[in-house]
Amino acid sequence: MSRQHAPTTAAEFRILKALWRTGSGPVAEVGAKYHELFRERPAYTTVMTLLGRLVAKGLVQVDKSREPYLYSAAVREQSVLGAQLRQFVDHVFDGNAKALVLGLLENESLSAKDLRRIERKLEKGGKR
Amino acid sequence: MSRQHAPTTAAEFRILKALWRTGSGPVAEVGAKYHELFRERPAYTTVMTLLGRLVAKGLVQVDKSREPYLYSAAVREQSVLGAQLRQFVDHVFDGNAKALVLGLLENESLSAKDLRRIERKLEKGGKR
DNA sequence: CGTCACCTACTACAATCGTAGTAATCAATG
DNA sequence: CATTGATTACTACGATTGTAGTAGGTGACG
Repeated sequence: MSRQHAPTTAAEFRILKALWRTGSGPVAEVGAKYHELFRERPAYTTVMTLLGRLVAKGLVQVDKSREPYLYSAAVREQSVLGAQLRQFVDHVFDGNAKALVLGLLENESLSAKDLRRIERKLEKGGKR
Repeated sequence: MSRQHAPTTAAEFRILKALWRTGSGPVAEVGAKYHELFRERPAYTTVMTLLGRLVAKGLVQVDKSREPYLYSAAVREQSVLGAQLRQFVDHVFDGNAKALVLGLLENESLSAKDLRRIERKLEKGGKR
């Protein structure tokens, strides 16, 4: 199933997000999307550096057949989010996902209504 | 409500966990609990350094009235977990807690049965 | 009382991170 | 063609992180 991803730092992760939203594009475009998403303008070269590090980790692909190079994500968002999630549950909640959900409710990040909506969705699409 | 906590690094967070489990104790005891929890023996001085950094951030208290000093958490576990959770939801799932829960289900970190159990709990204690 | 064990304070140090500058190249433009 | 603007490659650099060593004090023990 989902590959083992190298861990990403916070800054790298934001770049990845911009890239997922972009689909595929040159540095400048990723930078623009980054700005749109995070209301912040990292220098062109900063975006390059981060993209480079992500390429080194295998999370981003670059097409050098023509200039400017085209960057695109090499991993699906689903997959990376899943990995981060798993990590988080393990390290912060000792693997106890129920406690995590309770935490969300307490936080009011999640409402009882949301829970019910999820349940309903499960019933319908209930495979596996 | 819950205070704004300084962010903790991974290593600091593990120490905090050991401290929560310990309740209160000298460096050696925290180290022992750490070993019990994480199957790893950081050097005595490493534990000290981390405790020191946590004290600097206000997350840990130290009673210096007698030796050896007694360390104890200055923040409740609930509170820190809540903060970490909020951060995570925001930065990784763009604040969309429902998506996070779906992710847990996909991961099989959480089962439909778990969800139902949570629902039931909510109904009973169902305030606010 | 000299020595040992334990404890704390201070210092170290390589790796990683976040952020970016500079040099070199290439292509278009006046 | 010389200049300028875009683009990539290489380098930098202070801050933070993870991990730990060393020095110095203090009490217990032989």
